[in-house]
Amino acid sequence: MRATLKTIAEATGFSINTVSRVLRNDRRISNETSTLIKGKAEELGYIPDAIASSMRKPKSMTIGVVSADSSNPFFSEVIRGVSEKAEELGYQMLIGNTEENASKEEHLIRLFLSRKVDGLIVMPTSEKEEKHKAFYSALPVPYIFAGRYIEGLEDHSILHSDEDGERSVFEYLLRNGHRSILYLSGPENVSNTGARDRGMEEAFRALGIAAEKKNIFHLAGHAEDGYKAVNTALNRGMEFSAVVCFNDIIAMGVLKSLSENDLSVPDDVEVIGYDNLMFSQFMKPALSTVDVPKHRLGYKAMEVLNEHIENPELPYRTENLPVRLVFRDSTAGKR
Amino acid sequence: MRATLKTIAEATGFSINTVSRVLRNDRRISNETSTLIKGKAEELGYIPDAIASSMRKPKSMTIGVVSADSSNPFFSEVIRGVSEKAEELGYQMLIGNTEENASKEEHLIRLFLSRKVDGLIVMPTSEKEEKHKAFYSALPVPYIFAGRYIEGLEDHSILHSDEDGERSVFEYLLRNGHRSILYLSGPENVSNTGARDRGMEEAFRALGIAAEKKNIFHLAGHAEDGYKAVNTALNRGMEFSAVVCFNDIIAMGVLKSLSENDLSVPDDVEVIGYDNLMFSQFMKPALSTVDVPKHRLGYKAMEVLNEHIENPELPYRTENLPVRLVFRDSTAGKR
DNA sequence: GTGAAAGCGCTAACAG
DNA sequence: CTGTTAGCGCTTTCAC
Repeated sequence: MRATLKTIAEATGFSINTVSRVLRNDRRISNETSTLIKGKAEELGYIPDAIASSMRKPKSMTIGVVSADSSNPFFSEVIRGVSEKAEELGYQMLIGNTEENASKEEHLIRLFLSRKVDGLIVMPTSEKEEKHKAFYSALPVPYIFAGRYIEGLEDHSILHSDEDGERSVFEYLLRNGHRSILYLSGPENVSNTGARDRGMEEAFRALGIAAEKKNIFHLAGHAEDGYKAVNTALNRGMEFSAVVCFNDIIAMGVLKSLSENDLSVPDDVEVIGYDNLMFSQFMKPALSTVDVPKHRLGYKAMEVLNEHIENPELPYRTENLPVRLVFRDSTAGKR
Repeated sequence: MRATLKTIAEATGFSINTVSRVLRNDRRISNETSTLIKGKAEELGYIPDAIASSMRKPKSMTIGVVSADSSNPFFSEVIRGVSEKAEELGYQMLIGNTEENASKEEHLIRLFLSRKVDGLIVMPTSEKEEKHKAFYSALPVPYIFAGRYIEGLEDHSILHSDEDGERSVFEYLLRNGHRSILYLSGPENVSNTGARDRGMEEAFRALGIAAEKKNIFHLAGHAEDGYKAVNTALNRGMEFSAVVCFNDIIAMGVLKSLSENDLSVPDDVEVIGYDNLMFSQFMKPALSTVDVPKHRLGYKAMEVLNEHIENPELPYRTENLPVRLVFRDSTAGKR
């Protein structure tokens, strides 16, 4: 049998209440009883029951983290940030994965709610479904979207400036004379895709260049996808002097295909990724990409979530973390 | 106010108990009341309180997962496996990271116990500390070590055959005439390091080759480490025709240094990694490595943990998942 | 300083 | 088929 407050109370002759006070370091307890009780607790291997405790306390000190795709190091990094701040603040994390499936997302959140999480950090899918939005609006706890948004609930998001990022990528390419760009964009149901597509269009507009025929593919985001997309483009006889990728993982597949097709990077084709994963600097050629502050994103999300937990009246407010185009060896133009 | 069983009971005129039964789909409840109550529950937006429920039930349906280093995709993959099986079995996961710190490991586990987890899956550090072993022996819940072991508690481990893996690497290299091998081994306080070192020695013994002067470095496991180690080795004038790496991440750093030093892989130097991360196939040259069934490891760990949760009498038993040397472009010898 | 009593939301044991 | 009672381990309120 596991030791409880009662066990200790019986063993020391004090009341359950006094034991509880001592173990919570409540004031107005004599030093003597305190050491006595603490000694006994230690001796009996007492482990406080946080579950029982949270039945009476208003907070469970648990948050739910809903990740989209655990096989992508991008999300691992974000969660690391969340984890770090959560630890600082004393929260435990319940974690689940949706694999980009909106109904799994809702299901997970229901499970978390049932476990009485104090708040949620979510990387959501399906930015536009009305039903999905309604689901979130009805949530009884604070929630923050990390790195993505849901239409109509933009306030709840901590974002990285997707428009800026992709605009800077295209501005760079357009300024350097590229006019046929293969744009391997992301899945249609995540908000980053739309945001980056807008960034691209802004670049064309800002430079007064008409986007001729568009070479756009929407991919799921795996290396395979990038590999196949380039093969397809090549087979179809598409011409392009640059490939812009939705993420670094796609870019890896792209580099592979290009290399197999004897196209030299960056001489024949320039390639730019997105996310700046740790691995990207070790690609050959080292991948130029858009650096996203992944860790900071998670850290910030947890920080803001906590503020909303502490103060439910606090109005929500989008934040946009800055991104930065990182030039490495897969690009060669004038910066 | 959140709806509870009581709220629903009052709203429908039934007792709390009846409501509870309906919502748990208990038998012997008339269809009529059942639909009535379920309807009301839906209407009130009732969310069951799993916390309160687990105060009375013997199981909390929560497990604790203690990962070692969340920045390494190896562990993400393992956790993905755990997660998949956990979901199948209906468990929620509490996750924490130790960053290879043994006291953080114990601290995390205490927190998890205090949250009444039904069991633990741990990637432990400090294989040899008596105190650490004692800590685990005293644990009041079932626990499984994934991919590593602690001396004296080997039974609790689901492993991947580290000896076999490293032996096959060295046998390959020795058979192909390599006699000066730079061996970038792992951190001294994780069990895989020792196991793989033994595998290496077995290879020398099996082939009757005396390991001349040893070129062994023990690294923490980051890409930087591999990069610096090769630079150091080169600066010291060490000669080697092959580099064996503790993991693929180290190998990335190694490839980078080699390339910068105009050493051609595999012509001048063969390089072999360990883990077979998704990225490794996209390295240039594509990395030869030892494939470890990461996902299966996690999946299996959760499966076995559940067996022990269901039946606490069940004796623990080490399992060893097979590994396989994968040849790609960073090696060139006869297989 | 310390104790007694109530109750968080739920399930289980017993009753009818 | 349904209700009553007790209690999980803890914290809170109110006493003294």
